[in-house]
Amino acid sequence: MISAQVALRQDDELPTGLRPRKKIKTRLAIEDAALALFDEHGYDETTVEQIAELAEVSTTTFFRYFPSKAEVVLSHYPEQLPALRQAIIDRPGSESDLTAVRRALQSSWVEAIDAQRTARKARTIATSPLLRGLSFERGLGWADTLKDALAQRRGLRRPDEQCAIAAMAILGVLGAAVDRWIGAGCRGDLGVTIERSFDVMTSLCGDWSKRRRN
Amino acid sequence: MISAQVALRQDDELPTGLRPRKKIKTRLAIEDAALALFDEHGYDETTVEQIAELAEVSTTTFFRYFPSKAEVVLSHYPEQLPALRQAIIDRPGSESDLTAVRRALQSSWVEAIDAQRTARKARTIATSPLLRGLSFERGLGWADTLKDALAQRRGLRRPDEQCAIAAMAILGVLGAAVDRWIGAGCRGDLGVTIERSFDVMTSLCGDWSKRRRN
DNA sequence: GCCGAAATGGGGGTGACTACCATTTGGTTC
DNA sequence: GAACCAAATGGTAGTCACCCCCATTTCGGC
Repeated sequence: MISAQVALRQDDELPTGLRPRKKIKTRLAIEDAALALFDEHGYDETTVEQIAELAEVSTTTFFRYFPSKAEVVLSHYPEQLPALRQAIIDRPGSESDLTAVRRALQSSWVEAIDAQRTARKARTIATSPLLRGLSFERGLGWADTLKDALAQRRGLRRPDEQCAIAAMAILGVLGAAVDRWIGAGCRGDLGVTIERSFDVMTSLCGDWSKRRRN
Repeated sequence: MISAQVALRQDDELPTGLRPRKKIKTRLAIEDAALALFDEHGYDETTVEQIAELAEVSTTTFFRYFPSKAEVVLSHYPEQLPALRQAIIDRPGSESDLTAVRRALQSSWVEAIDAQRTARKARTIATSPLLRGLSFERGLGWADTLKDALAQRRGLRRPDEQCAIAAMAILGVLGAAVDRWIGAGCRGDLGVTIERSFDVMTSLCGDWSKRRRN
């Protein structure tokens, strides 16, 4: 089990000024330096000082760009949650929760993934319990979003128990898919893996929905 | 969303010697001191030094009992995972995964919970992203156990994709239940809340199992 | 070229956690 | 009860993540 953390591509429109461009360059320099060192020596064994040195900045500056060492691995600047949320709400009410989330994911999220960077980060995350934990904690934000989106789709004012459970279960399915993809070295199409995962869940539901006596 | 961390009762058969009894007392003193301070001042604002002082030990000793400050909140000495695992495997093959886990939980786990302590810890965990993350990470250990148990129940040598997805989904359902219980102040019977959660999931499955066109 | 704002670096400080060593204390053996 | 061993404890010093403040450089508009 790894985590559901994923890095997005940043098709940055180069800003006009010199200064903001330099900032982006610095940020990337720090991130690259850090990921390289994490890969080579491990996360815990790498100090911020080493990262800063390799990136040719001071440790002070490092912390100006990233609030913590962990954040280098966990942060993915563009926040895509709002878009996903809207995509879910926009799915027709005739679809089940499972289907709606599935389609919303396909349309608004999967295509934006930077497999390269995700793979490097995933490798690092997998080595540290702390990172695994924080990464997963970030996923909990998704649970809330999911829950709210499902509620809104159903026209509820506030999410009820069913929405909460559905959200957690779906997140589990999604997490399993991403874990699988990451476990396979981020090769192949994540979209396909997710589709498969949802398929499996759908068939499992056929089984689970039967109430049995014993 | 909080987490699925739960504290077990420790009906310790008092050991014979003076030393081991003293150790248990010390450990509890540290834990009580820590939880009290966390409640009063918050987790981040409480230093190990303060905890140690209140518990009347040195910080050195503190770290001899708990590998980290976080562990005071997260550790629950008796490891009940193996028992749960066996209980799942022992459920008759005629039951669905969902039912099997549900029954296994009821029979082997729920009754052992110390609601008092769980509530205090849960309150603390909820306030800190770090703790939430670590707590959730701990839950991932459950996912693995669950996955393996499901696989074994089906007579598989190694867990397949379906087991992994089922495990994550079920864990989600369980997590939602525990969250709900904790959210309600750990009042009432956790067993009942879990039952309800599984009921909801069962009915959701009826919906999700229909493949729809759009 | 000038000036305000942003970006950087350095120093000093706190807190979690570790390694090492010296001291005390509970349990055992005679 | 004295001697002895092992476990438990406390203290010191050190590392590292991270924060706060201040001085300096650098960029961009004028």
